[in-house]
Order: sequence, then structure tokens, then C-alpha cells
Amino acid sequence: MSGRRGGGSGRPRDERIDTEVIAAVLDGLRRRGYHAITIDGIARKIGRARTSLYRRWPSKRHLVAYAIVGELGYSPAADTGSLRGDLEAAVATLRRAFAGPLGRGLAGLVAHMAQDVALARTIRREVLAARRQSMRAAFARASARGETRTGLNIEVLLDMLTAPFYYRTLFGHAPITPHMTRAVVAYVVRMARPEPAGA
Amino acid sequence: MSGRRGGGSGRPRDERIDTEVIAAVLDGLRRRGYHAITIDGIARKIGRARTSLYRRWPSKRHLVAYAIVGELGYSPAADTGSLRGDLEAAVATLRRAFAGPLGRGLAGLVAHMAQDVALARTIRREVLAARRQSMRAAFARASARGETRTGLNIEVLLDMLTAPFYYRTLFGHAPITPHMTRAVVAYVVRMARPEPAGA
Amino acid sequence: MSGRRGGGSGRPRDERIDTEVIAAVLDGLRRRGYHAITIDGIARKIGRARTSLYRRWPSKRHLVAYAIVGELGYSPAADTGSLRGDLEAAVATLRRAFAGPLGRGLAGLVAHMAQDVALARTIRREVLAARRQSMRAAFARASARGETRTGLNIEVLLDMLTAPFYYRTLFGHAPITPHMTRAVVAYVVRMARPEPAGA
Amino acid sequence: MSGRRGGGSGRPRDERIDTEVIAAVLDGLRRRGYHAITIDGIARKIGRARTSLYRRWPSKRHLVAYAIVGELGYSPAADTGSLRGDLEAAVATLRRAFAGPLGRGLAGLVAHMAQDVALARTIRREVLAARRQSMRAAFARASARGETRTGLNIEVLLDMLTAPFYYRTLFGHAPITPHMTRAVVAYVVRMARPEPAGA
DNA sequence: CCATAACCGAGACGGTACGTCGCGTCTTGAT
DNA sequence: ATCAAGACGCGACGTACCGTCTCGGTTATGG
Repeated sequence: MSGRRGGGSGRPRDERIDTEVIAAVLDGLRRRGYHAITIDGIARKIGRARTSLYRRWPSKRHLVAYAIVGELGYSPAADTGSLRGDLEAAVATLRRAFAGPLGRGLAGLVAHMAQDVALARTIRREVLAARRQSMRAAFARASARGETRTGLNIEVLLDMLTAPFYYRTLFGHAPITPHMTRAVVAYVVRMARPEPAGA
Repeated sequence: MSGRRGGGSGRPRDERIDTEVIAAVLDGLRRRGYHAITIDGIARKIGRARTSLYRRWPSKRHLVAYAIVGELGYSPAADTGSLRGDLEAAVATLRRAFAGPLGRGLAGLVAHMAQDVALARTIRREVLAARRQSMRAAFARASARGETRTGLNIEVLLDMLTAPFYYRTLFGHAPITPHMTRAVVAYVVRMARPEPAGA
Repeated sequence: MSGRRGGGSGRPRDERIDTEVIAAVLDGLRRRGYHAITIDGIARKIGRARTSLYRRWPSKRHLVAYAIVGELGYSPAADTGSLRGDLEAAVATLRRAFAGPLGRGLAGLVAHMAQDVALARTIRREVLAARRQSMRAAFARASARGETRTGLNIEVLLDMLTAPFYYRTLFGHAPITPHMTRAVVAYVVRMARPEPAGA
Repeated sequence: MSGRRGGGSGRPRDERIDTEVIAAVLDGLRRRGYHAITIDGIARKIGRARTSLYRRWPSKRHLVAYAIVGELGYSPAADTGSLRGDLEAAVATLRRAFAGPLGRGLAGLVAHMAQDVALARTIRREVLAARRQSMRAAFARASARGETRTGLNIEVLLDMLTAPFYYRTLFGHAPITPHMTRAVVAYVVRMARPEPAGA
């Protein structure tokens, strides 16, 4: 997402700039929110030239998206031995991410996705897809262990599992708490478990 | 939300302007998305003066929020006799709204909520709260009919029921279909139903 | 050259801004030369918004051209009773103009004329044409008085009369002095005078 | 003017680059004018590195000045036997030069002279001075032949002779034609000739 | 019936951020 | 020491909206 050079020719990029920029963006998100982020502001804060940012990211939205993607990272798809454990691990990374700068930045990111199809595609591929894949794997393991019934609509379950965290972050009608986190996972597990034997 | 004048004296407001503006905003949302909405653009499109818009709404975000709130409207809180029916009715209004201009405008609204606490409060109060209240009532009726078990975390259930629609609209990783709608409602109903008798 | 509004509608232009801008431009030309002129610098110097300049002139070159045209002004085409007197009066306005900010600005103006055909046309029309016309009239009066011979190539004479002032200003190989001014006029008069009777 | 390296060690300069650059600059001047000349553009056009240009000329204006000086060249100071012939020869080289890329480049050169005193000095020395010296020699020969009267202000005559060509080139109010060329020379010769005997 | 007050239209104003372009310098690896 | 490649710092450009303001002109209504 941050343009890379081809061969070994030419003066090499100063890797520190990348780090400084991302740090400044995340700090800006955390402290004042997305709308306060300015290319010029970032550049001045880290004492670099505006040009050096535009050399790496074609526009503000790409820059912020890049920072957010790095922050959200890739959930390690823990294998804890139980569906509940796996899902709680997956969801915990979401909760942690949203508690930091990402929480304030998410709304801005979403807005830019709406006006830049390519950006939206990238975010879906780089962030959402990876996380969903790891959660699908958790369901597959549970299925192999006989913990889940058949005919589940996994995609919908994944939405019901994760969407509430995005929703609460974006609309702020209720906080994301450990209790709420456990409740969501518990409900999903309940939906997925096999029919009781004597039915 | 659209500012009103004081006494009865003076030239009266031209009510048509309100209508024209809202229509133009929704049309703009539908056709080109939130970021393409411009106070000046709206004014030119309907052949009115910019002043006339600022006289009604203090800023662009208020205007757009007003248009969106009106479009989302208040879910009629249908009482169909069954929890599944009630929830499907409630969710159907969401689905319809997101299929129209609101779908494209949601991201922008969310972004402005993130930078304007007062606006966020208003949206939560005027839009989310009303819808949630009607759904809570549906759960209460179901409880009275003995359709649900006790100890349910209704707030979490409401999030799991509605968040997927916001989530899919904002991130676009999967479409909102009738099949998906039914699946979500079915899962929620399943989570809420009483324990099978012979357990 | 500075865009004018149509009817009487809308908030009227603040005429002071025009004056302040022109004064600042001329002062900048005089003190630091053309290349030091900056839209933003002008705006800051007079405490106005950059927008207010762009509202009047579409670009820096238009602004500077406008300032210069005003400064060069229109030579009043004095009628002193003799060709020498008329030409000296006409040339004197040139000399005065080039001694001020215009001298430093002329090179920049010329450069911009070379890259903007429309601007070049305007300058020729508004500045050169007017001055030449008044000098042509002086020759016509001299002709009526019998001071000049027939068959003169007036256009070439006008170039030989005025070009040296532009030339010395632009290339700086020699100063423009009263003595040089008189010499140029004297030579032109000599070229134009009738053949001596007994030839 | 094109910087030279020190000792004999190291990889030798590629002389072709000098030629390619100058050719590209003159071609750029001719086709799109001074403002379209770009260090980077030149380098790309000839497939060389920007560094190779900066190694030879310290800045864009030096490069262009160098190209122009070479193009204007040194007038051969012809000795045709008559003042008219000598001056026509001298002026013809001017006319030819201005008909080519130099014509479009002159304005830009003049602008850079205005903001770089050293450059201005160089141009005056390398270009103007040489040409004027050769024309002064022509006047000296004419004086020796008794073709001119005494007390002439040669410097002013030289300006009146050559300035019109610069002037018309820079302002474009009239073309430079053979007819106009002859007229200018004829007027200068007329100004310079001795007083008619019977006066 | 006519004065007042709020409206409407038009557009200038101050301001912020954007993304682009060109400059001239610096840093690298390879001839 | 050159060459090719390209990052870097810098400064200015012109654009786009924002939200505020100041005009002249319009229209109900209340003294």
C-alpha cells in the first residue's frame, strides 16, 4: 500500500519516515480524531517534507488506511481447543484495536472507503478477509470436533459475531465491555451448537 | 433540526425549499455518494441561494443528518403476533433504507458523528433509540407470550440483530439479501427461545 | 482585466483590497523584483485572504500584469507645438515608469507574455497600442506643420524611438539618462525632417 | 559556463551528453517556449539522468543561458566596404537568431537575468558586448572612409539599430521582416551621414 | 395603508487543506 | 569521477469548500 521501489538503484527510502508517519497518524487519531489529521500537520510534526508523504501514499486517505491496516494487523487465529476460546481470542484483538486510535479513526476510514472503490477493495482484502478466514478456520475445527451442527450459515454468523463491535464503535450507543464481549461469543456458540440429543 | 424563525412577522419561509433541498440531498447521496454533496452544489441544483440553506441548517452535516433521519424514519414497531414476525418487520425497514440513498450516505454520516458529539447524540436519540425501543417492545411481548427464556441480554441481541446490516452496508464485503435477512432473524430467535423442555 | 461583477446584486467588492494589492505588488517589484512576488506573500502583507486575490485575477501573471498596466498608464499625448517636444514628452513617461517598480517588473511581465497569448494580446492592446497611437498623432501634427518629409515608415520610427528604453531596462548594459533620452529623440527628429532645400 | 572536472583520473565525461542537452533545450524552446523547459523534462527526453545535467550547469538558468549564447553565436563582423552593408550583415544574424528557438527563449532569458545579477553580467559580456564591439568597428571603418559625421553618439545609435529587433521579438506587436530590417539600417545610416555640403 | 421584519437571491470575504509541479541537493550502486 | 536512479527538503501554485457577511429586492402582517 505504501509504494515500493523496484531494483536497488537510486537513493534508498528512509525507512524511519514510514515509521514516524504512521506513529504520528495513530497519535493524531487517538488524540483528536480522524478529521484533525492533515498531511501538512503530520509532516510538520515529524519534521519532514510534505513531499515525502506524497511519495509514499497518493493521498491522505491512502495514508490513513495504511496506518489503520497496520494497526488492525492480522489476528493470529489462535487454536485454543474450543470454539468459544477461538472466537473469544479473535474478538479480543478487535476489542483491543478499537480501544486505541483505531476506534477514533474507523469512521473516517469507512467514509473514505465509500468514496474510493479501490481503497475499499484493499481494506476488505487486507483486513476483513484475513480475519474472517481465521474465524472460518475456527468453525471448521469446531465442526471436525463435532461441536457444531450442520447447515450453518457461517458468513452470517461471522457478521453477527463481529459487526456489533464495529457498530458500537461507530455509533457509540453502548460501550464495548468484557461482559458484552463474552455475551456475543456465548450467543454465537449457542447458535452453532448441535441440537440437543433428545429432541 | 431545521431552525425555525421567531414571531409571526416578516416574510414567511418558503416551505418548498425544505422539500427541494432534502430531495436534492437524497438524490445526491444515491447517485454520487456523501462526499459529492456540497452546499453550493445543492443550492445550484435547485436554483436557490446558499443563504437559504444556512438559514435552515447550521452546517452541511446538520443538513445531511436531517435528510437521513427523515429517510430512515421511525420503524412502525409492528406487532405481528410472533417474535420472528416482529423482528423481520423491523429489520425489513432497515434493509429498505440501506438499499436507497441512505446506503451511500451512511458512511459520511458516521464520519460526521465522529467529529461532532452533539450530532452523534442527536442521531442516536432520533434514530437508533426509537428503533431499538420498538424492538425491545417486541421482545417484551414475546416474553409475555412465553416465547423467550429469561436472563437474555436484550441489548446485545439487538446489536447482533441489526449491526450486520450496518456492517455490510459500510464495508461492502457481502450484500444484504432476503435470505441473509431471514438467517439473521432466525438465529436471533433461536438464541432467544426457551431451553427445550427435556433437558 | 480585474474581473468586474454584473448587476448590483450580492455583497459589493471591497475596493480597498484592489488598491492594497496593487500597492503591495508594486512595492514588491521595486524592492525585490518580479520573482519575489508571491500570491501568498501579497495576501499576508496586506492581511487579506488569498482567495480575495484569486477572485479578482485568475493567476499571478494576470495580477502583476494588471498592476503594471496601471503603473505604465496612458501617456497623455502632449501637444507641445513641435515634434521634438511631443516625442520628448512621450518618452519621458517611459523613462519615469522604468525608473520605478516597473523597471524591475518588466522582465517578468515579458516572460509571462511569452507563455500566455491572451495576456500578451491584452498588454499590447492596453499599453503599447495606446502609447503608439499618441505618438502617431504627434507625427501627424508634425506632418501637417511641414516638419517631416514624406514616405516615412512611422512604425519603424516608433520602434527606434522607444525600443532602446525597453532594451536598456531589460539588459542593463547602459543606463537610461536624460542625455541619452535627448539623443534618441534628436536622432528620430533628424531622420524625420525634410530634405534640406538646396540638395 | 559548462563546469569542467578537475584532474585526469576517474571516468571521463560523456561529451555526447552536452550536445544532446543543448539540442533538446533549443528544440524545447522552439516548440513550446521557455516556460516549458524543465530539467527533468530535458533529462527524460534524451534518456539521461538529471544528475548529469547538474554536473555540467549549476542551475536551469545557466543551462538555458549556455544554450542561447551558443545559438546567438558571435557575429562575424563582416567588412563589406560600406556602413550600410556592415550593419545589414550584423543585423541579419540577429534576425536569423530570433526567427529560431531563440525568439521564444528570449523572454525567459531576460527574466532570469533580472533575478540573477551574475547571469546578467555573463550574458552582457558574452553576447551583447561582442556584437556591439563588431558594430563599433564598422562605424570606425565608416568614419575612416569619411562616411559619417563627427560627434555621433555611437552607443545610442547601436541601441536604436538593434533594440527594435529585441523589442518586436519580446512584445510581438509587429513582425521582423526584411523590409523592416532594411528600413532600420537605412535610418541609422541616414542619421550618421555627414551634413550635406551646402548647408 | 404602510412600516417592519424576516425572507430570498447573489456574491464577496476569510480561512483551511488539498494535491501538483519544479527546483536543487543528497545518497546509492554500478561502470 | 562519471553515470543512472531516485529520495529528500522546500516553496509556490491554483482549486475546492467551508461558514460568515453584506447587499438590494420581496412579501406578509400588525399598528
